[in-house]
Amino acid sequence: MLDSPFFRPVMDYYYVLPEEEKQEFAKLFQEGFIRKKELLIKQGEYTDQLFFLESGHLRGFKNTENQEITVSFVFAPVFFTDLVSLSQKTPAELSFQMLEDSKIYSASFKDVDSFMSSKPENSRYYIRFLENLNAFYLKRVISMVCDTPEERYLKLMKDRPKVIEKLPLQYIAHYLGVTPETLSRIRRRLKDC
Amino acid sequence: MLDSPFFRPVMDYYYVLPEEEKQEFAKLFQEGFIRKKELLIKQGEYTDQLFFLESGHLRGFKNTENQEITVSFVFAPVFFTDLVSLSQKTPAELSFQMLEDSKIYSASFKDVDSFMSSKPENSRYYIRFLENLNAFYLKRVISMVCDTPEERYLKLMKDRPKVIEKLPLQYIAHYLGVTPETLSRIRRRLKDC
DNA sequence: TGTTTTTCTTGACTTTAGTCAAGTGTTTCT
DNA sequence: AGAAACACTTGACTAAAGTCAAGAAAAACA
Repeated sequence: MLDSPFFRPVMDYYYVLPEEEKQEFAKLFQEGFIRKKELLIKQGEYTDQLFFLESGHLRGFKNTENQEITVSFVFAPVFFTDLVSLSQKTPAELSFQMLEDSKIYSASFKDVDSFMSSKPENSRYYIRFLENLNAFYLKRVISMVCDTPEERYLKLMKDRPKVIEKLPLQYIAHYLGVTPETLSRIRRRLKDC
Repeated sequence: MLDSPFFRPVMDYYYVLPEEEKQEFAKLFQEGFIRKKELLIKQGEYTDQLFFLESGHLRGFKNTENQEITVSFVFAPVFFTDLVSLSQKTPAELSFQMLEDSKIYSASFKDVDSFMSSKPENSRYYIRFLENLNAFYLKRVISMVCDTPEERYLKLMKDRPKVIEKLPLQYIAHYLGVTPETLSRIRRRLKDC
């Protein structure tokens, strides 16, 4: 993983570890590839891997009786796993599907956890990462409670323009908590103004 | 804080630290009291404290043009702060208001952070705490996207019965993303069946 | 305890979003 | 290039939730 042009920039995003630690961390990962439409994590199963998505993106969705509802998006380059099922030792609540052929590194989460616990600096890294994630989710909860669908759409455009550019409308609609038809009409209204 | 009958049970909930560490941690806190309706954290300001709420409960709400929208509830005994504003160094997005006269301990978050970084075991404690919080928020996001208001209400009754028992309907309604009138009707429908 | 204030319920009505279905446009794949 | 699959848009209609207002109920307070 040390060869990946994205490893260092992503790694340094939350907190800068000494070079030696970065290398030790990188050694936990194995290179791999995954094809579009494949599931990286399956709803109902258990995860024990941490992934580093180098290219491509994926969606997390929930299977209900009659349809798949997209709840989250993950864009490379980024570290990724189902933290909920890992930390709570419960089956995954969502499936995660690749939306492009992608290069992906994976590591045993157990090894990652040991690494993160082994030194205060490493822990600090993981703590920053978790705090960030937390902030992200809480903001989303607040937006779901306080904003209208149109306001949520505008915020998404502002905060994560890639989502709007690259992903199909139906996925974005569910992510925002509305039907595809409603999002189509929101877009129309915005264009007309 | 070592005298508090709740300190140890809450502390041990996520991960059991050695007695010595627990005591060291407890020493960071100072006892205090706060009255019903007072704000512990104010929207737009910065926080630098970690609280241990020994009794009572509070609500987090957002001020919009014409009303206050309740977004979260916190029940004693529990550790509490505005992690988002602390970790992102941004002004608080929500105000947190006491709903009862309460006993509350507070510590400088800087001290807490040093403590948590000082030993792998301490970090592990904080990490478990954050992972838990994450799971909680993610589940709420999924519920906001996938469930109907009635389903969200039933889940809340199951997962956090105290919220239903102790808090006014208007707060619960906003928490679930509906108006008080709508929640009142949901309750009626459920009673009639 | 009685008064005041706040919260909850209900009805009538409006607005918003969901559903269904048909038709158009776009990708994808061979 | 052409066929098939998929994704998006639009209209007509239905269902759900929001708004407003009035009155009942409950809680707070003096």
